[in-house]
Amino acid sequence: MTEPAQRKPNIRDVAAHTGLSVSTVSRALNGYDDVNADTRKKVEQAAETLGYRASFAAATLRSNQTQTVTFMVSKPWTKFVDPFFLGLLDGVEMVLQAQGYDLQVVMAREFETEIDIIRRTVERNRCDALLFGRTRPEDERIDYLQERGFPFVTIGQTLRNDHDWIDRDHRRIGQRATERLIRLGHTRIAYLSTPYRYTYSHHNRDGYRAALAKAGIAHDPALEVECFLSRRTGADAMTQLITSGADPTAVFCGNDMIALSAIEAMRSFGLEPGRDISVIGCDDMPMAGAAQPPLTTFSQNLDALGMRMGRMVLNKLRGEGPRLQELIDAQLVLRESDMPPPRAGRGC
Amino acid sequence: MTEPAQRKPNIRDVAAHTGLSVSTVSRALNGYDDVNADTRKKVEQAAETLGYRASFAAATLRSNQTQTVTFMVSKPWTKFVDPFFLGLLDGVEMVLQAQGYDLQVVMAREFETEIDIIRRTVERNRCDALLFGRTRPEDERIDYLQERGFPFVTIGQTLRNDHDWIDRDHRRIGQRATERLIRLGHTRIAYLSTPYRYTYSHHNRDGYRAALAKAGIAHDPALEVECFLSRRTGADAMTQLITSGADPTAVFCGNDMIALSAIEAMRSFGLEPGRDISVIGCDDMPMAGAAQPPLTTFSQNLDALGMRMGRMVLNKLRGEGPRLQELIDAQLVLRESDMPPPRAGRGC
DNA sequence: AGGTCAACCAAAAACGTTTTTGGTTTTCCG
DNA sequence: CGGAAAACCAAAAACGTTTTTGGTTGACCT
Repeated sequence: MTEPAQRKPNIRDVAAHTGLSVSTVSRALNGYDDVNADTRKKVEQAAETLGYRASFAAATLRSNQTQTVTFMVSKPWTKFVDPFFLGLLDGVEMVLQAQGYDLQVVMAREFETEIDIIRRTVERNRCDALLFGRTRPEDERIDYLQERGFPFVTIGQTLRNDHDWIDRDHRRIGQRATERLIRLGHTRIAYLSTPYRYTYSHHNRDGYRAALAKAGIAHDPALEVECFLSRRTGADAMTQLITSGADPTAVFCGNDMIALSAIEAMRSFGLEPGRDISVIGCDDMPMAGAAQPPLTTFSQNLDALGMRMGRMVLNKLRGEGPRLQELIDAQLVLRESDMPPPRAGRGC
Repeated sequence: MTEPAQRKPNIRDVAAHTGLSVSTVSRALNGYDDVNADTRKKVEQAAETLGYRASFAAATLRSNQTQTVTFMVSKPWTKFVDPFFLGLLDGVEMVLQAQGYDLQVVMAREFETEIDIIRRTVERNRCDALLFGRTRPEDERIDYLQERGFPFVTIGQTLRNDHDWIDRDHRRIGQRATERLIRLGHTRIAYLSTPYRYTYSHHNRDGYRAALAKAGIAHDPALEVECFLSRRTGADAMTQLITSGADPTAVFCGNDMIALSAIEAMRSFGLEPGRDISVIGCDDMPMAGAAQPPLTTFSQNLDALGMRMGRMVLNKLRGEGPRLQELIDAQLVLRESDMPPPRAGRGC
């Protein structure tokens, strides 16, 4: 039962099998145009019957190309299942694979290791381009990649902003949410922000403040609370808001997780979310529509967003195109968590 | 401003920089024991200052090892954000990276391409082992991998079952859910199953039937409905159950998504989930606890599960250990969606 | 018929490691 | 002091591609 080696076939085997040279086989397989159509077909046939597949390592070593782009997800995402990111991946993958690129995902478990992972990935040449989100105003990942001239596209902006990115128009989101609440008659509108270490939190806030200013409503710092990425964070912030006497009648939350968590806190104080305090979220996670009350929030066509991102990175890969920066508008989906403020002081 | 090449340093550079030979540098960096401690330190120092990092492609080509394991996720997962899978990844990654292995994730967008992706990944030698879930009773992926002798661990079993797997004890889950409903006084208990193309759906059902049999309750085929992985599927199944007159007072759902969707359908018929029809789900997704009513369901320590899976694959990687198969028990988390059946015919 | 060009292909170099082979030095023991 | 073993290291082969270089053939034009 000593098997006859069962060696994996290499390019020499298919060369021998076809009677052609190794170089011709390579060119035939890689779609070069200086190879006879019949020859090419013969080669493909042989590769098929032999079960030949080019070694990724060898091809990469020689050509210095991996035909792979890497999407790095950060710990908060992996921990709290952000549908935003998974939907995106789907779209990106669709576009990339149509052009023969592989998409692979790696995870940065700790905040501090994000840069290390990028370093390793880039320096060991494991992909041709990088994708990642959760950008910060000053982002060492971007500094590093730009210095090395390594292709990348981010989801989200930075302070320098001299790179390729795609982003939701968070300023507009913050503004629209706030404007809607104002139109409903609210004046004590709180903002439960996502962590300020991320750029988009600032954009949300800018929009929030701009809407207040435009309506002539004085800005009350006590109504702005920063949340973090724990499960309870929205509840904590809401509790602080309620017990401190900031007395909001409405709250715009940087994401649905915060909103849902805040809603729990309201209930624990005997307040009815929607009726006593209006809530608007952001992201439209699957659970948003099923929540009680169904959450008014901002939705996004994630497939489309991902596909745009995929096209951007492909563009980057085909040599230095112009800088691409896309701001994507979100869609406000109205449900039942926002309404005019309660008439009297909230007797309840 | 013609930069001086800025070539990426290779192993020869660090050899030159240290005055050692290339082979010694390699052995020093790879932790061989026949190299002087001082020499090793000198080499590491040099590598650090030069910014040297071994080329992944070259190392793989020569050693035939990637130090990478690939987790393949299938489309349903990518589409409906299954927290089960993300939690798992976290644990797996933790264990692997401690041993110097990288974890990478690839996505199979279409059901039919799963096997193609595996083929390509294996034949191009892009990883040392594979991880995937959603096993089917007859699973061509497993046939293929076993034939090639390629290391892998699955989440879920198959009919042959002669491979390494880790699995939740779905038979027990089905049985416990049903037994609980029986104890509460239900006799018309429905089972909304996950797709039967997956092995675990059968296990759930077996447990469900076993509990019925043990309690002497006749099995009514009209109470078993198969669901699929669309957003509405639980609602459709529930609708069918209600309108067909199967008349269940309780329902065990293969996962929380189905349960939540079924709950929506109950409401649309004027039935109050929990009170009129008890519901038990499975998975304990984040939204399960926030649902109305909060969903009774089965939970799992995903980190632990992932870590066990990681250890299994590491074991596999260190040569042919014994076959490892682990059945993990779930935890029933009681909330408010299950209670005794309504007294009279459901007047409502 | 001579020359040019295109089409096609072969040979060999190169990519950057790891591993094998074997050689030199040092240590240790009798 | 002789010899064996251990420790350390250098040289070179090998991994499987892609790319470069250059050569041969045949068609086509003048």
